[in-house]
Amino acid sequence: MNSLEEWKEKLRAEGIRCTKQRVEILSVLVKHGKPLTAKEIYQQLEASEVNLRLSTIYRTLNKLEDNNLAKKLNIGNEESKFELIGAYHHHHLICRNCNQIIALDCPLQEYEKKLGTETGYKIQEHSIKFYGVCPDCQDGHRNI
Amino acid sequence: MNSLEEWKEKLRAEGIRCTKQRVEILSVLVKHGKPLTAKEIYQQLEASEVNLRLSTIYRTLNKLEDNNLAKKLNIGNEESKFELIGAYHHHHLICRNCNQIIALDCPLQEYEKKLGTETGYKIQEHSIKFYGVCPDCQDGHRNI
DNA sequence: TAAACAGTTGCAAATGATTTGCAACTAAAA
DNA sequence: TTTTAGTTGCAAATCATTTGCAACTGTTTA
Repeated sequence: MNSLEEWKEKLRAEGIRCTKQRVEILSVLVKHGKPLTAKEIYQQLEASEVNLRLSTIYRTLNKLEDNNLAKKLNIGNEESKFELIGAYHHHHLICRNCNQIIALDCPLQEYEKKLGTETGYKIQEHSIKFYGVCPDCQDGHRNI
Repeated sequence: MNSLEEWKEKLRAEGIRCTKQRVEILSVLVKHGKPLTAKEIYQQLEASEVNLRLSTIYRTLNKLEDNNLAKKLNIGNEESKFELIGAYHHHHLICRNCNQIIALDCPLQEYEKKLGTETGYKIQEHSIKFYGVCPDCQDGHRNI
């Protein structure tokens, strides 16, 4: 499930053309199964026979985001990472040393409802990020 | 409490010089009591007799952040907002239409401890952001 | 299956927030 | 007041991301 084929279907369902470039970009995201920066995707594709520009990657990611197929994560201040929007709503635990990212179940479903009621806001979305140092990095595998 | 004078004390305590420019920047942040972008601070100070550059504002904000006196919020993709770190740990509810920001008490203190134990991460920090449309904007005061 | 069209890409240049180098200042210590 | 390390002004540099436009290419339609 959530194979490349399924993502292609999703594009078609949204009326987004399945170009070579887009399929390549999707395949990198599917293969890695974690948030990546545009540049990381670019580097992954440099070896491939499909040549594409960074601007194409940005355009694709933005289009996926516009159609709710991908999500941009604003982590710290460096480049944004993008991830495909899969089946389940989740959050992130990020290692500040090695940038590893762990997905977390959402602990705030109920809270969000309550908050909407209390504030009168029409809440559309939320994100939670935990930052810290992962066990590997604590072990001094790298300097912190 | 948390007056400008107190912030000046905090600077001195950290060994950060109280220059005219820094005091002006602090006073804008204190006065508004909410996260502001560097540019917003700049605009607030254009009228003042102390002339300063945007680069000075960024340098000041970065220094405050380095000393844990201010915090940079990465909201969406536009410019970052900065807020002084006050007494209490809180989170944000942001209106996507008018950018109003409401502070929220933290609902995840316990969860964070548990998460640290379960994952082995040394968790340093977390942030929660809710996005939606505030009551005013829902009322059609502005087009959404 | 080929023509037609709208959506895409390449490319290079533009943008816009943020940072930086360096010489001229200035707060704080002596 | 002198001294000095830390700051600021200013202009230029960075760096991620976006954009204009002409040349392509999926998708649809005949």
